[in-house]
Amino acid sequence: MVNKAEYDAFLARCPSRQLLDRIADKWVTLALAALRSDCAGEPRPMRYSELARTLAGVSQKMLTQTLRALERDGLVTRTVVPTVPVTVTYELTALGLSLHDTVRGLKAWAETHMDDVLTNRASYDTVRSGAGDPPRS
Amino acid sequence: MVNKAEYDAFLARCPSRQLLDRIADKWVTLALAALRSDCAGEPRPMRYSELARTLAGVSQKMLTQTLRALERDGLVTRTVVPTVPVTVTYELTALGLSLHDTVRGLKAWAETHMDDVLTNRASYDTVRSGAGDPPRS
DNA sequence: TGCGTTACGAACTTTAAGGTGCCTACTTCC
DNA sequence: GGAAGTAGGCACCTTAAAGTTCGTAACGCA
Repeated sequence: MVNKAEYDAFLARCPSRQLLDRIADKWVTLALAALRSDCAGEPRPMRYSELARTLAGVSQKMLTQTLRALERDGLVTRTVVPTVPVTVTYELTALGLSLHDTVRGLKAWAETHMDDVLTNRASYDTVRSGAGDPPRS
Repeated sequence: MVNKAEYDAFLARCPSRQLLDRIADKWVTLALAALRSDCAGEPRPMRYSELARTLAGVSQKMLTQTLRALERDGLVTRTVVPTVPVTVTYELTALGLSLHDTVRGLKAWAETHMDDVLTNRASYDTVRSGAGDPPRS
C-alpha cells in the first residue's frame, strides 16, 4: 500500500467524507432529531439533562462528547444559564437545522427502501446457508 | 443504564440507523461512486481488480467485505465470468443507483456547507486554546 | 518446473471507539 | 452537617473494526 498516507489525507480532506464521519456518529443524528423536536412541533432549546433523558441509553460521556462536537462545528449553540445549580441549554443553529433537513433525505430513502434491502439480505443469507449449490462452483 | 438492551434493539431496527451504518462505512460510498463511474459517463460493470485500482488504498479484505455487503443488500450484482483466471464483475442495481443518488444530496450539503463548519471548528479551537477567557467562568 | 495472475478465505495483530465508574464545585434543603 | 441535583472531567477497560499476512485453485507460459 504505497500511497496509503496520501490516500488517507485525501479522504480526510474530502468534504463528503467529513460530513459522513460526523453524521454517522451514533448519537449525532439522534441529538439533532431531539433538538429539532422531531416528534412535536418547533425546534426549541433543550437542557443537558433533558437531552440525556430523551436520548435514553446515551452515557454522559458520549452525550457531552457529541454536544461538544456539534458546538464546535457550529451546528448547535451552548448557553450557560447561571441559575441556582447552573443549567446549560443547547439549541440548533441554522446550519444545524439545514443539516438535519438534509439527513431527512436519507431517512426518506431508508423508510421506502430498507424493506427491500432487508428482503435481499434475508434471501442472500438463506441461499448461502441453505442446500442450494455447494458454496461456489 | 437500565434499558440499554432495549434501546440498542431499537437502534438496531431503525431503518435510518441501518442505512447510516451501511453508507458510513469507509469504502461503501467510494465503491458506489466508482461503480457509478462518477467522473466519466455511464454506470458500467467493473472488475474486482479494476475496483481495487480505482479505490486506491483499499485493502483486498475490505474491498471484498464491502462488495459482499453491497451484494447482500441487493445494491450491486456479482457476476462470475469463467475466463482463464476467473474474473468477477460488479454492477450497480437500480436500488444501488437510487441510494447513490440520495447520498449525493449529502455530498451537495457537504460541498456548500463544510467550509462554514471548518471555519467554526477553527475559531472554536482558537478561542479555546487562545488567551480568551480562562477555560470557563 | 516453477512462476505469475485472479479473486478471494482465514487467522492474527493493531487501533480506535464506546462504555463504566469515580471525581469535582456549588448551592440549597432537610 | 450531610444528601441531592447539575453538568460535566478524567482514567481505565473492553470490544469491535480495520489492516496485514499468508494461503488457495486453476490455468498458461517460458
